[in-house]
Amino acid sequence: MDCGFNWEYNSLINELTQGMEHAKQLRASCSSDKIQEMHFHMQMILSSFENSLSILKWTGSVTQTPLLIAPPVSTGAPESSISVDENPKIDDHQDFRYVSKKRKQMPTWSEQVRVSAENGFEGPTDDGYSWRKYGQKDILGAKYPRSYYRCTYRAMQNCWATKQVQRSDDDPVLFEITYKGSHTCNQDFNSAITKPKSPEKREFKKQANNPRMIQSNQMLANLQANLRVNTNELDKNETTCSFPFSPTFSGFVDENLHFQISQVDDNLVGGYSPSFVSPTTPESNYFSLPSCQMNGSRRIHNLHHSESDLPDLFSANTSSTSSPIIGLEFPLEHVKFDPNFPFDNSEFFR
DNA sequence: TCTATTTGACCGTT
DNA sequence: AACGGTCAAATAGA
Repeated sequence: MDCGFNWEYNSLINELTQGMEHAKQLRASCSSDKIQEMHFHMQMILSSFENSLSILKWTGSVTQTPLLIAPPVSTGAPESSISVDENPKIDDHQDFRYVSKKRKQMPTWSEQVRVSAENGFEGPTDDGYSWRKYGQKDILGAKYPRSYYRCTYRAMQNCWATKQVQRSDDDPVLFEITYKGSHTCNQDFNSAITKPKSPEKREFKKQANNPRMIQSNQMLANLQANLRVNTNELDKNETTCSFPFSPTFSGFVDENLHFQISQVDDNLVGGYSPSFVSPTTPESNYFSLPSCQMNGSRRIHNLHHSESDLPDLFSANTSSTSSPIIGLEFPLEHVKFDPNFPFDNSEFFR
């Protein structure tokens, strides 16, 4: 499992590294008239500091163990499957691997995904990861059954990420996806073994270096500078939420905008961050999503706008390695974090 | 033949 | 006991 002090430590390092990178770029921008670019880098620096401080606060609040002392590496397996002594000795508690019989909470967060008509309303099938369905259950009071998925590479890479997909009763094109556990697998590694990079992805690389795309990024930066996320509700929950990152996303959301996830790129920028929308590379329109962390690496999605009022801005559209265009519309204002995320690690890390 | 999905049974939690 | 989550054998599809 990537959860643990190693994970926090890596996240912190990556946040600070990103902040430093943006500071450097800001310094470079100061010598020019790139006001928008300067503003963008300032935003990113502030975000990195906020996230870093949140990590430190959170880590310090849940444990008295010094941050830089890493625990024994956990397997990531859900510990509820492990039975232990009914009355563990004190030493067992001091061991990070101690497991109580109570079911442990995995880091959990959920998204609501609206499926576009062009998908035939078949449901959200691809979020950039490879999932295997292992169950379906009729849920009391729910009109539609709940589907259970786990990472395809559970056995191969001991990745214990799972997700549940529940269709909304009221809105059949709306799916609530609950993710449990973060991916510890390297799916790019697997896809590199099993299948060659798709032509669409290669094409995307070319487009990313296209001056037209660079210009689009300027528009993106401008857009970001003028949009904000309403975090009022998140702030209210802060007393009970041990979420390690600042709820003030570094990204932007316009409640009227819907984006489509269409791409997961091979380029992984170091550092997980749930910062919702975070352009990470100047030469392409990449974003990170909170549901897509990968073992210390940032999972990058390319989003493109589903409407036509922002032409060209998100047009670098390709397929993922496993499917053509995913075609899921994410009403971003509906994305939420479970207040239990990332969970009480004083329990989980035992 | 291999891989993914389906589905009834089983198990843990409440 | 009811419910939700997972397992694993059977089945389907490539």
